[in-house]
Amino acid sequence: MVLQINFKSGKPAYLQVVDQIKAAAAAGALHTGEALPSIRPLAEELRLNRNTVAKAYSELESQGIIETLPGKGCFLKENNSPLKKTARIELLTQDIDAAIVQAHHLQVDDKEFVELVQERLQIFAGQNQRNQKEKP
Amino acid sequence: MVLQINFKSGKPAYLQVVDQIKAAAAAGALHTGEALPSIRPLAEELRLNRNTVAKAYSELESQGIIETLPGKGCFLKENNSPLKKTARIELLTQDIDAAIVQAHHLQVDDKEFVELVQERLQIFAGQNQRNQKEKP
DNA sequence: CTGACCGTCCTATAGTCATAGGACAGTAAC
DNA sequence: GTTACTGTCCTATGACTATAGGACGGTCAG
Repeated sequence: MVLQINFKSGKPAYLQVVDQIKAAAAAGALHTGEALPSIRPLAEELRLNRNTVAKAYSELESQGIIETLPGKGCFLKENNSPLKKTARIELLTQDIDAAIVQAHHLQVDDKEFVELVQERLQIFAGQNQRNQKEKP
Repeated sequence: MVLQINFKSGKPAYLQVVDQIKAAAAAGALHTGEALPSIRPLAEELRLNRNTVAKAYSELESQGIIETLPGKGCFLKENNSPLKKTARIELLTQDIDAAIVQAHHLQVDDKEFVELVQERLQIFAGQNQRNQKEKP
């Protein structure tokens, strides 16, 4: 897994780490039970303070994405959210609505929008397939 | 248009105003050229400082969504982003990808995801239709 | 002109956020 | 035991954010 921090973007470094790890997990580049890079080496590689990386990891843990065993390391958890189905759908709906509103202001019509969604889903699926082959 | 601020959510008030106005515009509750509530009355109604509302409006203006004529008021601009098509698609792709990653972690599969997208699009379209009738 | 409205600028302050280093506790191999 | 790694807690600091009120210039009706 290769992470990269963009210091010029206004976005906080720890959130960039969170997003990239979430995306890597969703794309199958990380597998359940697999160990994540440990905090200090990763911090050094990314030129961040260890606390910045630690904050990212603790955010991921509070989202139920990773599990951290003090003294041992951090590991990708099995993908199962503790929330009820309705709550999960509600959360997801917020994201989808945000994208729909954005599409409207960017003058992307519904048809084009759905096509773009399907295109992106396929790209993710393709990444997943490739990643599964690499580490079965 | 009815705005509502949730003071308990960590989200800054001015961003809540921005999002709600963007959503209202996308849902057709606001029409091109229509005047937005003026800053002071709106601030009083929402129990915000006028600068907080002004900040929201200036953010909307920088996003090209409204136009502000000093001394006259703020008006909803015609919906046309100054960005090139490729840049707009790129922006939108970021939002869509975020939703897709979110869906993965919330264990919503592709089929269900697309269905939810289409459901939300229909809801927006329905709102638009109703709003068009009210003010043709 | 006056008065009442519009948005804007300047400045100030409290709070939060992102980042940072020092010290500490758990784990495992030796 | 020691050593070397893991994550964690505490505290500090600089920057930025959100919010606030005072004063100002433009617009328009009378």
